[in-house]
Amino acid sequence: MENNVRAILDGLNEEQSKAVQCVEGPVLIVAGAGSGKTRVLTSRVAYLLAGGVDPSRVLALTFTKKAAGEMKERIGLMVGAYKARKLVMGTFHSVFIRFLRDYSESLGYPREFTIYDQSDSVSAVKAVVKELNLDDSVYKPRDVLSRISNAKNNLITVSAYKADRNAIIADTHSRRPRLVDVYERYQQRLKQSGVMDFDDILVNMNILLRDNPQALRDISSRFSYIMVDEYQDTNVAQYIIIKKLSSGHHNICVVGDDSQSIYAFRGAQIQNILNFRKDYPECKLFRLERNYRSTPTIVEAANSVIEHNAGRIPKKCFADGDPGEKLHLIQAYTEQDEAVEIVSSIQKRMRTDGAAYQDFAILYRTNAQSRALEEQLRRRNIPYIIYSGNSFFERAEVKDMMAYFKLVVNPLDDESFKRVVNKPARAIGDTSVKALEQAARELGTTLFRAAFADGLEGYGLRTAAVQKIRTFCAMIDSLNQLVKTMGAFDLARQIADRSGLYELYKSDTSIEGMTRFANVEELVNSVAAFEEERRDEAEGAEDLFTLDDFLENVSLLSNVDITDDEDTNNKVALMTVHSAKGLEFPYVFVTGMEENLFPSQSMLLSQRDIEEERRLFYVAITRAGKAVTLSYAGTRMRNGRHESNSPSRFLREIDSRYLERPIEEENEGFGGSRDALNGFPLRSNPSHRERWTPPVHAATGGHAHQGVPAPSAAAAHAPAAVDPNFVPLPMTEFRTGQRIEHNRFGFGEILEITGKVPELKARVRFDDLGEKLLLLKYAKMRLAK
DNA sequence: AAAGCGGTACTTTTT
DNA sequence: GTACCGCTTT
Repeated sequence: MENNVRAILDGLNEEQSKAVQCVEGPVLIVAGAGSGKTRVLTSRVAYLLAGGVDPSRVLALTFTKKAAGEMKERIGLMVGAYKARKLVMGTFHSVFIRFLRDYSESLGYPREFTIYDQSDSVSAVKAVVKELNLDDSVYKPRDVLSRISNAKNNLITVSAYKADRNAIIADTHSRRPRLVDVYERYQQRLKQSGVMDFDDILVNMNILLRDNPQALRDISSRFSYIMVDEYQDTNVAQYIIIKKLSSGHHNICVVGDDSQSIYAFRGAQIQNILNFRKDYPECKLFRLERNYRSTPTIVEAANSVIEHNAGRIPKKCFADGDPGEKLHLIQAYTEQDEAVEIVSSIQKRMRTDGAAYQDFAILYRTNAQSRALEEQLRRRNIPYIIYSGNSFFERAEVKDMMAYFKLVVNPLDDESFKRVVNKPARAIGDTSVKALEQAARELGTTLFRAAFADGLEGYGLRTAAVQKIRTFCAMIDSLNQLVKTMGAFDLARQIADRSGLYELYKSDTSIEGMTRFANVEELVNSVAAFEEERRDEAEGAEDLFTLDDFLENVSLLSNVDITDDEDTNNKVALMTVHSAKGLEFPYVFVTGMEENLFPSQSMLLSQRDIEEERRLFYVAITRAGKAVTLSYAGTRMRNGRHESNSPSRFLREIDSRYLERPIEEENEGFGGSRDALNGFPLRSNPSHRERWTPPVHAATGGHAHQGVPAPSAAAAHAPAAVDPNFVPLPMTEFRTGQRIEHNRFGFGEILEITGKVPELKARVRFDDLGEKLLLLKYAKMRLAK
């Protein structure tokens, strides 16, 4: 035992070690970026267990599955997988769902309630807005949902909302006085469908703990120690749950960094961490200030930025060793130039430092900024991966299959019902669905139930249509009978088969169709993988892992969870700063350092918002281990317009001692003689210039050379002569057998050229996408080098 | 039911 | 610039 403990504490610094051993009473661990937070958390759990605590009495809450999984694994290595598995460790949502299932009936939900994801919720709001005859250009479903979500995060139920004068006044001011009605009806519909949205999980958990004293006792008495990761990102609903669950013993340990609170727009309350000491005056505070990730220069630069924020928990992060490189700065004319310079910088770094692709991350404030970067990375054949919203689970075909899964598990789910009732085509058209919806509304029930009501003809449904709908429902119902008796994978296959979806996608032999089919297959295979994984965990216990388990698991996954190691292997990572939180890379580029972009335009309004943007910038810088490069462009295309913005105020907030060179103070917008400013010429990449210089024969005619932007800033504004009959020269240069590179489709080989100028077409076999017929007039492609 | 249009809107998004 | 939605067209 003594040995165990020594092994656990071995290698921890003094503060870490103290935090690990302080297990009784409230504890606040303020963990700076790269300070070994995960190590402390895992060691602390291991320490608890080494002290004889039953692992099932430890509750540890995180925000992502990935974080929970990593911690569990590391604890497993320390104390053995058997013990680690008994820990109640997971995301807020996944842990609370399990509690809610046990008490679902007392809350008015079926035990098999399912979860609506964001897009389900938006569709449901959209349906309600329509139902209430409101204008969806005023009651924009996304905005309305975000208001509802905001209310829920603050535990404002429909009745509380109605009583909330401020909320009602705010809605009236934004000319949406009936927002509360949408909220009410939306809530009714979800409940009727046996569905919770993400926020409901937290709201209902609160309702349960408030209204059901037995549940409160049962649940809170199961745990003696509670730990919460990323505490700065908790919202009001989470805060109260945590408080209630720990009220019996006060063994509550929260870990976080107020400087990294960046989710206020989703209801996160930085006050939660700032006020922890007021909530628990007897609390012990530990500051993890030693940074093991970054160079002293990076740490100091980050400090100098965050010091501009008021209202922080005092702490002074530091790092030892070689100070390291100063922060680099790229000043570019346009976002294309910015991208070019970043890419060359990556290539240079790979040569000089022997770095690999996966050592680099390119961060930006908004997803739209990835485009120019992608183009340059492709052009130079640099492998990259974008962490973004368009994930596997957002593809239409995957959503279709998922909707079938959801509907089979919960036939009352109206959104899933509508999505798949006529997919594949069953001659149940819009008119029939509309009529069924009308019937359901008047009967106060769901589509599935309404389908079996008498007198549907009265709603304008023909007997034949009713028949078809019922046949569909009967199929869903018979599959539903299998949910509890059949393994997830077998049932998934049956659903794919009997729904006709498999056949639908299989029969499409176009390139896109084949991709879609592959995605559907992949989803079904992932059910198999899930079952296997669960079986491994159960270590031979003959449990049945069913489709509802799978759904619950998958509906609570995030992008980061989905991206697997193979995808990230040896690739440059592109992502928003938000997505980068919690990650680290040796070399980090923070792009688009311009006013109105970073900080974002809409965040310039209030002090509170600007501080959140500053924390975001802090997060960006502190991702880096060895070097940070900041970049901005004098002009960039935004929303179809060229925009010029001055360099970000955040650049000036960095203590100049840590900057490679000063920031240009002035900016007259694009077009001025920038080179003369402060004597700091804009860097321009020579190879880039060369590349873009138009060939002489094209330039002499006074014609624009297709696809070739003018070489310099001055020329970029010179209007090009427009001749509708002019055929750009490069087009005619293509020959059969040539290797080409297309902007969107990547590399390929020309198999055949057909048609006459200017309607020349090329049949191209792309390496990744197979054959496509391209009209040369429009195709953005060039010869591959 | 797909394709073709015109109008619109466009921060971030751990669950 | 473009992606997406909803409407009209074939």
